Amino acid sequence: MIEPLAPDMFDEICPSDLSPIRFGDKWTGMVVRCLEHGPRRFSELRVPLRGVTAKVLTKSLRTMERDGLVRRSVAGRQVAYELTPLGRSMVAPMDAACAWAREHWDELLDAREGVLADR
Amino acid sequence: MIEPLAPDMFDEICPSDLSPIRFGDKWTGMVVRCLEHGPRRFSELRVPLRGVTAKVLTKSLRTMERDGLVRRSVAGRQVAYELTPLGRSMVAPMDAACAWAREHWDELLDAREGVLADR
DNA sequence: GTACGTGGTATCCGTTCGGATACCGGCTAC
DNA sequence: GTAGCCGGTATCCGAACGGATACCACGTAC
Repeated sequence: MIEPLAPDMFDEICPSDLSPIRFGDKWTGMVVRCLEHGPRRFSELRVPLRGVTAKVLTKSLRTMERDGLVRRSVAGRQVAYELTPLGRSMVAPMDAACAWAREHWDELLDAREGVLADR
Repeated sequence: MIEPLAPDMFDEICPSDLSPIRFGDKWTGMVVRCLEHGPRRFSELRVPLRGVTAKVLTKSLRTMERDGLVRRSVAGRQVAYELTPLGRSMVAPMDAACAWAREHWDELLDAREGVLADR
C-alpha cells in the first residue's frame, strides 16, 4: 500500500506490492503521499521515490495532471507540483485501502506463501 | 468503478474506466461484484462480463485464487467460484472507491474533457 | 452418432508499462 | 570558461497485458 506500512514506505522491498488495490499507475499513489503535505519540486519527488527514472516520473506526473490530480506550476525556473482538490480527495480512499491492507496483511502474505511453498 | 454507476455496470461504455482506482487486473473488480451475492459458475461469470474471453477470465480467476480472493470448487463437472472471506472483505474498500468516484464524477469528466477539447 | 454446452488450453498478436541509457538547454557557482 | 544542477526529452528494450482465434476432452440431448 501507499501509506507507511514498513518503516520506509518507499523501501524497495516495501510489501505494498502485495495489495491488489492500485491508484493510477505504479507511482501515482506514492506521489500523492509525497504531495500530501505541500508542494514539491521535481527533484524533491525523485528522492523518496528511489529508482524512478526522470522519464517515468514525468510521464506519471503528466498523466496525473491530465486527470486533474496535480497542478504543475513554473515559478522562475523552479517547477513545483501540488495536489489539486481532486487529488487531495483521493487521500481518503487511499487511507481506506491502506487500512484494509494492514488489516488483512497476514492473509495476503499467507496466500502468496502458499503458492511459494507449492514450488 | 465497479459498483453500478451506469444502468448497466458492465456496459461497454461504462465510464468506470475514468476512475484511477483499480482492484487487481482489468476484470477483478467486476468478478468480485459478480460473486458478491453468492457463488457463480464459469459460464455464469462470462455473461455479465461481456467481451471477456475465456483465456483472460481464466487468468484473472487463477490470479485471484492465488491471491486468496476466490475459491474454485469442482462439483461433478460443475466448476464454481466463490469469494473467500478475504475476497469478501474487499467489498468495503471497493464501495469506498465507488463512492469517491461517484462523488467526484464531474471533476474526473471535466479533466478529461479539457484534454479532449485541446485536440 | 452427432450436435451442443461446459470449462477450459495453446498460439499468436499488437499495445502498454516500466526501466536503462544517452542526451539536452538554461542557468549558476566557481 | 567550465563544471554542475535542474527538469526534462529521445531512443531502445524486455516483460506483461489483454484480446482473437483455434482447438480440446468430456458429458448430455436428441
